[in-house]
Amino acid sequence: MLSKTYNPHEFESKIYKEWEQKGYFTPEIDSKKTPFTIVIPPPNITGQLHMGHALNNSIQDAIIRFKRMQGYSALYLPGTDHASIATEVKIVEQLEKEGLSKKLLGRERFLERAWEWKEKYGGRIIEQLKSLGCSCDWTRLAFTMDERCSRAVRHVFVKLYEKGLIYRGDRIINWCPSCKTALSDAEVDYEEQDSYFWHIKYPFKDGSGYVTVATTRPETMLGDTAVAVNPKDARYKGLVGKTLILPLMDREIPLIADDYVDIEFGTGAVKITPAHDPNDFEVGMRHGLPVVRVMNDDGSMSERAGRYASLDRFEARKKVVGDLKALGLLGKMEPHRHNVGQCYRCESTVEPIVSKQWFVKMAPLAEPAIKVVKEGKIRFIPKRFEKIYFNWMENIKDWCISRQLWWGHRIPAFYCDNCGHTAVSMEDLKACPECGSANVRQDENVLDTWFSSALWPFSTMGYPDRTEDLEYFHPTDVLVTAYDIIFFWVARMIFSALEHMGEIPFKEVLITGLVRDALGRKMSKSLGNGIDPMEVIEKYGADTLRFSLLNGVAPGSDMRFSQEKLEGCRNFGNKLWNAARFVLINAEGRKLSTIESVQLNIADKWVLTRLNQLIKEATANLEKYELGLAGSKIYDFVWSVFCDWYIELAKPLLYGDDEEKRDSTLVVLLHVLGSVLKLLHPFIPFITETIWQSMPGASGSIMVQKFPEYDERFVFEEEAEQMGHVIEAIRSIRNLRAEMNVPPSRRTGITLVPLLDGGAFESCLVYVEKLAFGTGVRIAKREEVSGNNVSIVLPHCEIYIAALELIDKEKEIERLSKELEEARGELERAQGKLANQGFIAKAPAHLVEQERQKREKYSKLVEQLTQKLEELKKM
RNA sequence: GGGAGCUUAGCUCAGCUGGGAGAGCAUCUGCCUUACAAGCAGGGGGUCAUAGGUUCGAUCCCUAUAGCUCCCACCA
Repeated sequence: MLSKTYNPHEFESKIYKEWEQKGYFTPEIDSKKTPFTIVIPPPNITGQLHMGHALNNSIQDAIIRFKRMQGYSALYLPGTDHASIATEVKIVEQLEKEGLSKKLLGRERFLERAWEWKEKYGGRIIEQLKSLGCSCDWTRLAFTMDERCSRAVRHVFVKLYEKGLIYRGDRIINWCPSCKTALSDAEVDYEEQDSYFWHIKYPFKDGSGYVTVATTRPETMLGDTAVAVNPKDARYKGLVGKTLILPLMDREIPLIADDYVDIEFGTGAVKITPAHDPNDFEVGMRHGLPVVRVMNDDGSMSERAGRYASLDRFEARKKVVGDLKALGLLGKMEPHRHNVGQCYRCESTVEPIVSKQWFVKMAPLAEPAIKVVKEGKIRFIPKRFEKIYFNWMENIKDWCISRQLWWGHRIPAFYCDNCGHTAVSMEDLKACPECGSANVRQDENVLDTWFSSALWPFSTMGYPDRTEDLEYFHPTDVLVTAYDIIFFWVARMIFSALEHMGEIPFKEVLITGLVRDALGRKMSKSLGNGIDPMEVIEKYGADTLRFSLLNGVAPGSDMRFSQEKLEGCRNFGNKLWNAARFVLINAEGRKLSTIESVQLNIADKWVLTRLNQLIKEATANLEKYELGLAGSKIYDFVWSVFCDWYIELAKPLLYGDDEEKRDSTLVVLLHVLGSVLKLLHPFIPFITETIWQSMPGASGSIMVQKFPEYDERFVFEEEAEQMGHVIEAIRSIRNLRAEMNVPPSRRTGITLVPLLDGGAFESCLVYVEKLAFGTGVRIAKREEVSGNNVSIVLPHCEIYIAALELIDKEKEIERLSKELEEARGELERAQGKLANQGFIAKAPAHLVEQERQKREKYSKLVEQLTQKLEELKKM
């Protein structure tokens, strides 16, 4: 039997272990079943579970549990990501604390440390996913750097290289001087910063004056190899081709003309620094300018920067500006707000720097990736994210994939120091395939961590081998991820799967929003406003956390997370727990028949009808991944329909002495409870499992039960409607009593005068008595009602409540007049609509019919109320 | 510069293809009614941002405007 209060800690971890031991998470490869696959977005091994993970994984788990119960062979494939740069940064920090460094340690020992780290911390997030309840198949647990994934990575690299889609070359890349590695464009965040536009005068060699340029990065002038103006710019007519002296460096540089320069902007003259600006690099290529790199990898100035060498870049900036000023070559300093690129890992300002790196040629890969989304083979939910995807894919530049790091997949390129040959190979090379020299060395760099993530859906299933898993579970069904990694990951998985697998990696992409704090701010370490999901689990349990993230939340939009929300969800768990306890206490020790064989009363038929409506709607929502809608519908049913009404309706029968009625009521209670548990299981797996196992006759885990299906045998439209009328009557009596301040302890005589078929009311007297605090509730004809009564007029029933004291006649008249007025309003509304020819002609027939019925109903009501008022006034 | 989203009750947000605006929290009133005070019953509270348009009918579709948020680009 369930304990008296809902305490998730009593059962959550125990239940999880049971599931795992029984092997429920591992799907069968069964040709008779339809597979359904979700691959987890692999969390970083450095990471701890944060709210974003909690949200994503709750959604994935809810979907996979739903599908599993529906009979799919459902695979939720878990794994972790080595997170090359993020992990390396952490290990370097750790080393620093010990007075060590990468250099001191060397590559091999550093990698040992990294693997140690992985062993130590990589499992932490797995445990956290387990406490969240994720039903991942841990027998298939993958890691981006395990043997299987690494082989896929190497295979893909070799394949793309051989196809000419991977190349190595000198390009401007984003350089992080703190992480000391190249970054891809996607790895740079831009932040607006206040700075200046420094105007600098570049004198002509012949002493005939100056050209003034403007820059936001004055220190890069040390690497200038030209100044450019627009060929159409009249101001510089005749000057193009002349020689300038680069201040501070005293180098001669040409004044050139290039269309790239905007006449309108700044002074119309641009300093050209091919080594440190992507646009300048292009200009330099066009004009054959030398490339002078004046900055080192660590952000200090290089030897090419002359006397500024070895100064930090920001120091150098100050000094350059100061020196120019001293020389009288500094013009105005305009305050200027502009975007500065930052490393997405360490937030240092990145530098565009020319560097030899490996790239993936994107154009040929992007094209089919655009096509599959355009053709609807992959659908984004919500759809608007497709635009973001297209925008990125259509403007994509080549992807810089080499990183000057050690932790990651080392690039399988081998250079021969003897003949200069470059070989890319599946096997490590000991000799040059060209000249046979043993003087070969492997490229020092590793691959962008996203290069391996891009292969995740199929590398985890054994690609390049044609494994059983791949055949059965790929393509996966739905990918669930936040919108901020569409570029990093989703896009890259799409083109990778198309290229290597020849098929899409998933059919749908469900985009989630971000979890924000109660004030709507992004949760971040620096703000310290993050809510730790593990703390929430400790305090409220995993079910509460899950439900707070799933219930009522719309896909793609951010949500605010608050304590209040948690409490509300915890209360729901408590409500469910207690409702179950009520049912189970009453059912204890009884032999019960089945739902098919009992005599159903009107209340039973009502609740079963409502249940089936719910099943239909919630299932439809879940099929469309509208978890938020499904959740709140079920919530509503459990609380308002099942608890507030059906359980209350059941009480008089449970406590009565008709055995048969008691049993049938219990059967229905158990049936509805069981159905509701199954409907809720994808959302709140632990509590539903715990209750399920306490149910009489429950066999096995709720995980392996069939998800409820709409069952026509238990839909009774007519009775449900009639019961609705009874409920309406009870409500209005309670309402009236409350208005008149009659406490529940004061029971009153109630006479019902049904206006149409009274059958339903007759069988419901016991409900009215119990729920409307009546005594001697009876059915009568209107003529038979006498005495001092307050009356309620409803479309289907008149109700007379014996007054306990003298009625205030004036007040009563006022109340009825108000009701009459309302009824008249409704009547007019319906009449108005029906008088509208356009409505009659064009509105769907059932709506017209609906208005007709309304007109009928309210004209009757008006009649009755008028009559009632007249009677009252005569008294 | 380009694009997207949001604006609905005091607060946080739902609202499926147009057919009478919903929830939770908060608030007010009355209740310890033998599952639950983490509760029960009842109430109040909204010109669905503004202005036009389409339609028999608009919170929903179209156009414009305002405010807020985000993404992309990166004119030195």
